[in-house]
Amino acid sequence: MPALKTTITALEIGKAIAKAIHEHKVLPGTKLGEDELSEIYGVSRTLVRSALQGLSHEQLVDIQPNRGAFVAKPSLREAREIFEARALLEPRTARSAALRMTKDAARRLQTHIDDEHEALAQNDIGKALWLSGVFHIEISRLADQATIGRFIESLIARSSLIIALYRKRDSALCEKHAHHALLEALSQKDGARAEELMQSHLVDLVSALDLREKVSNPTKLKDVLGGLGA
Amino acid sequence: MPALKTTITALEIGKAIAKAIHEHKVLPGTKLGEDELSEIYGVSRTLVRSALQGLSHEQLVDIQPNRGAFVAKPSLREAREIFEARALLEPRTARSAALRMTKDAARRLQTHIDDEHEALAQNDIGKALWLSGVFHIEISRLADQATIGRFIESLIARSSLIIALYRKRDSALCEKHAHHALLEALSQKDGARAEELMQSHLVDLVSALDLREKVSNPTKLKDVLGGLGA
DNA sequence: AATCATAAAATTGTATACAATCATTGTGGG
DNA sequence: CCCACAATGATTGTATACAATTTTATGATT
Repeated sequence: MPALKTTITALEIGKAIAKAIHEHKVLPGTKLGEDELSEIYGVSRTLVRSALQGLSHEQLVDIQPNRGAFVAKPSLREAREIFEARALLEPRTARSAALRMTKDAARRLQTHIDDEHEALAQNDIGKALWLSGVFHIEISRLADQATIGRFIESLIARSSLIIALYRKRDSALCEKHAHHALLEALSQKDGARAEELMQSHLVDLVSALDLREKVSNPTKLKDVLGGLGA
Repeated sequence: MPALKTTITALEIGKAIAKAIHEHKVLPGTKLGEDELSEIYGVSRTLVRSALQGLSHEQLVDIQPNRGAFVAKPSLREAREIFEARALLEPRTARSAALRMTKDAARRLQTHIDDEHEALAQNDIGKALWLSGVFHIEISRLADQATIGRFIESLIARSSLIIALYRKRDSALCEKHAHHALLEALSQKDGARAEELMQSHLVDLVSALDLREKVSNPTKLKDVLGGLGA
């Protein structure tokens, strides 16, 4: 058997936390205490802090001085910006990906889609969400543009926060066939179509969100809660 | 008088190092020793490490396990990718900036250009390089898209590494009037023209670089150096 | 002289200890 | 009863100590 890995790196801790966030196992606003995490991963606070700082750089967690790290809560404005940025980057990237498509990549993406359906069938929303994000990331990887790929990766991670915060009730997460159609276009190396499909897919994603201005205002809490029974 | 600030944060250290990199005061490949830096900034290695990890995340420094941090040396491929990404993001951002332009912003950019010319006149290439980058960043800020703005900021920082590594000899850094023309278009809220100008400006920047494949290959060193006098 | 092995020094990686700050609870006065 | 304020506890911020690794120096051997 292969040697057991006994060490754990800050990067791995960060990935683990990022995945939990992506899967909505921890929700925006959740406090990520250092002692708590060092207990969980069996390391000192040093590594935990390093991991949290990394996540903070990706804006997945918000570090408030002397108060600690919290799962980030993107504002409405940030939410809009993030999907605007995705709309700018991803369609073009999908086009590039189509041109570089290989049989092997197609097979990989297909099993990925299967996993996604499987997760949905089992009602494992978190896993489905995660897989859906990874699907987009895989495509950006195919485009062979590491720099833009990293941007996209970071946008997708933050998108999961936005979905947690602003998803319309009863809205579908991801139409079952959207990714399938995308794969179809990619497999046929039809860049133009892949670009179109990605664009409309992103529009669909946004349309499942409620990004209107919030009505509630903390100062007016009394107005909302006032006048009970009496 | 205002209270003297006595503390120094990891972020400030990172900014200071980033500026030095941007100004070509430290060149790609330079070792950034932790003890050395903690001596310089009068803090423990803890903060220095935090700063270096932040810079590593921006890919300005390359942290090699158990070996330390070095100023990053972007490969040719990375160099091309970075300018492709800039070509994708910056023209569009300039267009947005034009639409949101204010008198105040125009004044700010003008003094910025003056500073740039001043630095060039004094042959302070490093400062000019820094100011030139900040000019681009200021424009992206005007576009009021923090997310894309951060991407651009990171691309510009890395661009300074690329210039250090791949600049053609005798090539001008930045045509004197390029930024001026850009400001002109912005001031007139001429988005289309700002977009065009930014695009061609970036093309000019790339044309001052030598991004062809390197001929030398370490394994064939003998072939190149073989057959001396004898 | 060049090369390899070994030992010493220097540097990074991680954990722990201490200091500073914030949150909470409890107490006294209004 | 409510608010201000102080003490306590918990948590984060920074520095230091120790362990692990790499680099450099040294010397023996071919």
